Amino acid sequence: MTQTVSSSEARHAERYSPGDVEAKWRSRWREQGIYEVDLHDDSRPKFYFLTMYPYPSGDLHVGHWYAEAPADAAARYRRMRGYNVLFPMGFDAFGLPAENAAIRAAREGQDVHPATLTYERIARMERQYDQMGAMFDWSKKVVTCDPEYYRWNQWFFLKMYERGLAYRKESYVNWDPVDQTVLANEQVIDGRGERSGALIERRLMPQWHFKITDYADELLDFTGLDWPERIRVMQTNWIGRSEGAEVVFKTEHGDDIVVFTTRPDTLWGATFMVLAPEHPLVSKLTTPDRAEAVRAYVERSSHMTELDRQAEAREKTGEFLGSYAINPVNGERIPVWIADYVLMGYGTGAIMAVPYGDERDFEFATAMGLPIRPVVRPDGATGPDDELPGPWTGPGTIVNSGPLDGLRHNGEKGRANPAIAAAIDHLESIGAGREQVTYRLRDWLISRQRYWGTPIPMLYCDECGIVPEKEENLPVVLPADVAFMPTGESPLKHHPAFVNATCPSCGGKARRETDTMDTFMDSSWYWFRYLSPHDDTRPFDPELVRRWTPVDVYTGGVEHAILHLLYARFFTKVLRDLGLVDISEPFTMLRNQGIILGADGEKMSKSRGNVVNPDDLVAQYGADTVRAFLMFIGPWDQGGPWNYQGIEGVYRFLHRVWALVVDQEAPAEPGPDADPSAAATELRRAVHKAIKEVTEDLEAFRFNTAVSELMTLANAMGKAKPHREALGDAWTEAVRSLLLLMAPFTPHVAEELWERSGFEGSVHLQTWPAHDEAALMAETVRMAVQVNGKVRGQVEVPVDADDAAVLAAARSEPNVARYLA
RNA sequence: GCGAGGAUGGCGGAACUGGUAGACGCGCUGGACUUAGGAUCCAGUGGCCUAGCCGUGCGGGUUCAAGUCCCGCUCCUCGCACCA
Repeated sequence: MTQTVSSSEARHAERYSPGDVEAKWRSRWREQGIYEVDLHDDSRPKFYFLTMYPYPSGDLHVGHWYAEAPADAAARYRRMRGYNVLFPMGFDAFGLPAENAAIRAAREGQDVHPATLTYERIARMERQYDQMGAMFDWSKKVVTCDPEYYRWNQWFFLKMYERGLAYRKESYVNWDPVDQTVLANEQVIDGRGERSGALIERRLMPQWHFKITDYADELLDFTGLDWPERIRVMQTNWIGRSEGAEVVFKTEHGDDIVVFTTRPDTLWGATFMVLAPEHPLVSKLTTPDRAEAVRAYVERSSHMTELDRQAEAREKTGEFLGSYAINPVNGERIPVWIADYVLMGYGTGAIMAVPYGDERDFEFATAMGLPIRPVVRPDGATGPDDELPGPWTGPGTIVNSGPLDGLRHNGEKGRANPAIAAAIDHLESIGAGREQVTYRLRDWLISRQRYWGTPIPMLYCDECGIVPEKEENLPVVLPADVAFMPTGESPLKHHPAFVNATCPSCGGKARRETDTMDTFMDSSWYWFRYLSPHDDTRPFDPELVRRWTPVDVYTGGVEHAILHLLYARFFTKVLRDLGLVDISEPFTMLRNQGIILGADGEKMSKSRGNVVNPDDLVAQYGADTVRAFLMFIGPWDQGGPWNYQGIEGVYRFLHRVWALVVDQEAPAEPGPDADPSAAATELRRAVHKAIKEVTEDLEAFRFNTAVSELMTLANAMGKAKPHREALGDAWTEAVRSLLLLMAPFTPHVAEELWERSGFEGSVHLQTWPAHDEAALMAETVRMAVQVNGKVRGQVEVPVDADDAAVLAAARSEPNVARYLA
């Protein structure tokens, strides 16, 4: 790494010195409170610019800068456009890392409390954020581990419980053996815990859930939202809506097996049934001679992790239960099997197997020697109906299917498909099924067996059962004095004073729920709280919510595509149905930044030693350079590897601008052929082109090209500078425009140069410049030049040039001249 | 396997509705100023058998004109993945 230029700065007192400039303006802005937003000011239109609040990990890393500096530039731009901009910041302060740190410390005999640790880290990060020069309005700060915040989590929980949207249910859940807690489906990636990376186990436990599935259809609707396509696709896939039918198969034991299928038209090809190993009917339907084999299979699959199951994908295993079910459409007696390729968590946990029409069923039938019956004739297929090869999942004509024979399966889903529509009608007429829609989405499991989260405000009373805490008793405060040991149970469970409580209903003895809420609960409504962060009578001020929400622009990482962004949408709809807000979607526009990688192209991590520390960079180059460089490095949504050398270019650019504006030395003598009026026109053109381009780039979140436009303008001004005396107002106008355009990107140096140039007020409170189309367009026009019918070059001529002038210009173009000769 | 996005100089990347590549920056080369320069400034910088030709992953096509449109491939990245 190079060292600072302090030695040369000493000689040239007027050189750009970011350290001095930035410290000076940060303290002045703070004194003036220029970033404090008056939420009641309705003299200007509002603009709510939100960027995802961070987890207080302790130190700001370059990824935070990459996420937030461009967002700050975009927010500053909106403010200069005349909006009253709210750009708040807070901390997602509950969560496992702090608790795990406390546990580690406890093992070493030290006493570190997650709260102490978290508040220390928040203070440190706030100081680091200050360095960035962002226009965050810290007076609206939200810290989710404050009881004044999480009491409202509890309050919402009670409201949702009243409405049946929060419920307790025993089911198979994802158990993370490292973090010692259950996780939501959304937090399990490839069979591993999203945070810990541990292989997830399945456990049957009673847990609290939110009924997000009630909103599945509404969550599929993105109408009116300006969100990236890929996020919408990811959410749509996650919700996984399937249209089809529910079909009831009677068994010889009197129990019905209910299945879901998207292909009821292939019902006549169902030659066996398969239940998930966990299916409740398995033991009832197992005959004594099959009991041992079935028990062994169930046992084996219960020990398998999700990953094991995936590793064995395609290799079909299973056992025959010994009993049979009746196919309702043809009365056929078909065997019932269990196999782990059928998942308890989807549909009804049971399927009708149509080996001809489904690749998985086909593999299973082949492996087990079960019959395969063709039911769809592909277009152009030859040979008798009974000898069609299969599997065939595409369009064709229905065969071997009684009343459906001859109908068309056109490849469409649901009733849009004539064969499926007919099959559903037939099922309904014989009373064996009905149309049905199934979702992949499961209810949101919110219980966590951990300490550092919001206590779930429920109690268990021997007399009354499950009882909600009374509203007036909120918040249920997290006790400070607990032992931090990973026991697989919440540490709260071992805190008698917390557990033992009185029943809010009968006044008798009751036990408090000791699980805490998923921290995604905290982030599901925090943007409402920024509007009235300290209101202790209600979660938010409805008047301000009406005025300020939805959020106009939300920025953050793609990693939250499903988790946070889906929950936030769900929660907003719940709040709407509770009558607390009147919007259905929280974030009108969403933009994602990419991930900034280490110089080696790998994800930054301490173990790889490729972590870039923003504090060091700021010390060396100043915050303005770091900000502008992160924006310049490439398309924001793309991220990319860190390049140490590139930052020098941005640093030089700021030095050049400084010299351009501050340097009072007599400009170099203009050359003898200098034409001041042409220079002024040229400069004016450069200024207005820059205004136009930077404006468009900021609207479109193209920060990289915006910064390059600033450089281009500075270069043009460098060329014009020798004529400065002659340029007069044009020069002053250029300086003024350049500083206005730079203000969102490099706020400190823009402010300093604004002051040094003698312009009034703060550059950040000025109106964004508008470009003059005439200055851009009227001067010249590009024309293609054809010679003998072939285009041979391009010339740039004044728009009012006559034919002779155009011809002369064409002749002077070297390439064209060659062809004319 | 399915879905989405991408492939442009030594590098990061520009290029609006097809308009005659490589903006901007890094790096590199030369020069100026210097005791020195890894500081600063100026100039140059796609390639080549340099009257000119060839160049945007590969192969075709449409067009006066293709990085941009069409057809067929290869590779990369990111999602999803036994979802019935």
